[in-house]
Amino acid sequence: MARELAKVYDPKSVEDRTYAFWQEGNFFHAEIDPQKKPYTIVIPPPNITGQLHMGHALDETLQDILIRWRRMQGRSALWLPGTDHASIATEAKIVASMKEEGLTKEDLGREKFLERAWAWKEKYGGRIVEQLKKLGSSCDWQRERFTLDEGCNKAVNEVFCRLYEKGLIYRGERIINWCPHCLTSISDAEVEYEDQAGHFWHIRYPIVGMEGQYIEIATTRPETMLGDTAVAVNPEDERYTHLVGKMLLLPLVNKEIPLIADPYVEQEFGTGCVKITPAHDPNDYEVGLRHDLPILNIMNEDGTINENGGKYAGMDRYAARKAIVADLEAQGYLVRIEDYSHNVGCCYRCGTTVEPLISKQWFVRMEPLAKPAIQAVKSGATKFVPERFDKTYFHWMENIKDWCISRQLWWGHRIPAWYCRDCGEVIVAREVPHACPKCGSQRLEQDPDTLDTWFSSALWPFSTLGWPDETPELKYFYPTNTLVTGYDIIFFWVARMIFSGCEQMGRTPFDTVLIHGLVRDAQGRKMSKSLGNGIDPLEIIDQYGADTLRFALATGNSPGNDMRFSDEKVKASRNFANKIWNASRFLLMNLDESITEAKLPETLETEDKWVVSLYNTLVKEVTDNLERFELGIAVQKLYDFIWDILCDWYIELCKTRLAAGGETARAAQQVLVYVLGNTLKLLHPFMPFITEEIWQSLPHAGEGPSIMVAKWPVYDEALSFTQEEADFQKVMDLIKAIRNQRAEMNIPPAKKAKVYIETGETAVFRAGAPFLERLASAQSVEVGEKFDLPGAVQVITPAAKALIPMEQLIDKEKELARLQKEKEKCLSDIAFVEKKLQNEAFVAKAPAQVVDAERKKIEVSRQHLAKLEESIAALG
RNA sequence: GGGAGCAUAGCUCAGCUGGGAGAGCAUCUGCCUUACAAGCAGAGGGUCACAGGUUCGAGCCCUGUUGUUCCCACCA
Repeated sequence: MARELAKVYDPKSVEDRTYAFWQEGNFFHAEIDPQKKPYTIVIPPPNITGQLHMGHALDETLQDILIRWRRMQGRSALWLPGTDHASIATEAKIVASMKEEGLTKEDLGREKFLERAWAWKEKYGGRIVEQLKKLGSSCDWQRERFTLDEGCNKAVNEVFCRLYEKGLIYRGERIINWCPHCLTSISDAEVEYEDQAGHFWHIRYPIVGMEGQYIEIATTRPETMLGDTAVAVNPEDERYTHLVGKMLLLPLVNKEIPLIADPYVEQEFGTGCVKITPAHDPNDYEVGLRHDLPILNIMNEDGTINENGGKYAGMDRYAARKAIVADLEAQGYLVRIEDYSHNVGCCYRCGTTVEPLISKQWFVRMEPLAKPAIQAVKSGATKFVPERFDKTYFHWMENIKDWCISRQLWWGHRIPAWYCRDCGEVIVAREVPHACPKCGSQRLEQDPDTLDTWFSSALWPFSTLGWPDETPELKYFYPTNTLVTGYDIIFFWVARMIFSGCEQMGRTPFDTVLIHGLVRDAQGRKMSKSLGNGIDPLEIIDQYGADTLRFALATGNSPGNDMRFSDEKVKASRNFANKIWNASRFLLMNLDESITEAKLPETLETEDKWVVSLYNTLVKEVTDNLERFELGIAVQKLYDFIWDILCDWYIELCKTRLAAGGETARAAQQVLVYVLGNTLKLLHPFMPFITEEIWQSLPHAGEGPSIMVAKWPVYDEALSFTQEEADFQKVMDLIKAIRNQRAEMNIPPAKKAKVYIETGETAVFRAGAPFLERLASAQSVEVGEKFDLPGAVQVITPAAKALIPMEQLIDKEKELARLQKEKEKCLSDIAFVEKKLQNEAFVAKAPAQVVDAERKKIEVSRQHLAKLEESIAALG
């Protein structure tokens, strides 16, 4: 039964114990229960390389709030956890760790490398999972998955084969984005554009057979001229039409290339002449196809110039650029250099400038897949919250290009394709083939590449439930309900899950996508390692507790918007936790042991009706806002109710009754148990640990073993008392009466002291008489000296030097000016409302209550005015 | 070039379907009072970016302007 709470809430002693209690109770596990409605969230799987950062903390907090709430509502609420193998990121980490030993991937070989990778995963992959638990995440750990586990691999192979069989996956030579650092192709979505200051080099290409005549081109990447196979002008451009068809001499290379006409060239831009390098620019590639130009690759995979680059072969692309510019200048081909700022594509993983390259890769044909995925959102089967993100989604989906899915990496799902060494046949199969179906050869070789890590993430909502097998889980929990994620991965992940779900399952994978923003620092900057402004959520948990962190993240959070995270916010949250703790302590200190359940007394006093009514409204507000995914508003309502209504007013009112004893005291206790207990339930999804800890100490007979599985309160019409029954004004008068009593107790005024600090700032210590007497008698304060104050200890900082009394601080004139100003405001208010009431249209058309309210306001203002005038007279 | 967000108190932000603006922090005043000084009681502080429009009434709806942030596309 009820036990006393510790004097101070100590999250450290509570959290781990409580989490263990929940796990032992198996409360996180979602059963397949036909009697219950399922509610499913799949976690955005964090990378195994990752450490929990604020972005995760926000994401997980929002999901846990939703899942805990739905669970309490009686749904079979599954939050399915897991991690992502993160092919590029993980492979890069392992390569880096090998580098320290002087090893390369090739030294080790594929098999040994993968052994290492798995060992690494075993060692570090669980780290982030443990960190998730620290947050209080109520994931169903029995169903934890990994994107590279056996089941997911089966799903990946199945999808690959199905898409291939439908002609939606093909292999071909295309221009793709190549990262010379990661040494792999990457998809369009993985390229980030960045404005960089660069140059525009104007170069002359001599016209063959026209001595002394040139075509002037301009380029930002002069080294690519080694791969030029034409120069293009616009067919309408009268400056050049007569020259189209002539041959030009490519400087340095001394090769003849044609001058062609193509509408892609814009006359107004640059010189109106474009060098065409089909192997190293996507647009040039298109031009090359139209004009049947040769494709000359001049670059190696590591970004150095290859053998086609003549004397520049072997040089890094930037070294070659320098050398080429120098040579052009020396030979008189360089006309001028312009400063030019342009967008450069960079690898989203390592930031290296990507090179467009011609390469043979696997692609997913997107257009047929995009159509149903667009329809899924158009029809409302999947809704974005907030809605505006569907525009972003449509725009991307409607302009989507084929998805390059092969990666030249080892860590990942290996492409289930084999090549026959004898006849060249391509075999795509679910199982390892033994012989070539065409020629019977057994000399088969599997494609060395792996799949884009997002290929497996795209299947996450159903691969984790057992697909392609028809498991009971899949039947019961799919489609999932809510996906919670940041707007930064709508393209990478959300869009791909939607089209994968539509294609493979015939149903969109979730009905709602709740989008949240980024967590920024107090100045609004992105948290990043390089800036060093990241706040570690684990440190916050360690210092203040997970509830504080969760509350800070939920408060003020609105869907789709970025939020700032600051120390002040954390402190405000911590104070709130403390407030709840102390209110509960107060109740327990005054609680009759015979009260064992949270039940309202038979008869309610006016103030009881008042607080119960407001509590009842709170139930509705919190529930409604959760349903609308306005978690920030829901939590704000809870904060306001607990602090302002329950603590500041209702508990204050109870003090008199509790002192009086008897029936009225007992009734107050029952109301407090009922309202506090149920409010804790409403708060539980947001602050799970402290609510559990307190709830366990409160009477809660018949409500189950944990607040986690207690019933979510519902709005009760019977608790909605009328204005008269729960007279607000009367309650306020009661509070005032209590305060007036205190004023008559004649407490002596406290003294004030001002402490000067060396920096020139001043700090005023405000406290009751005992502390200040102590200070006043001291000539100076010892550095580090501690002053014991009831309930707290204050330390004089090293900077504090001397004290002066502050009696003379009250400024009569200042006060008078303030009163005058207030009086003026009051007068203008009265004038304003009077004018309004003279407006016939207003009186006639506005609702009667509004007009009445205006009349009352005038009365109140007049009373206030009278008081002000009194005060002014007294001072002056 | 296309799209979206934001602009409200000194700071950070709420403000749901239009009824004369709220919170936290900061500032000022008083205070150890049956939980909580990590607190209590109060106070000051806002032409709700600007200009029009709709309406009896606009922070909210419409049009335009300015500033700012982000996303997408990309002209070599």
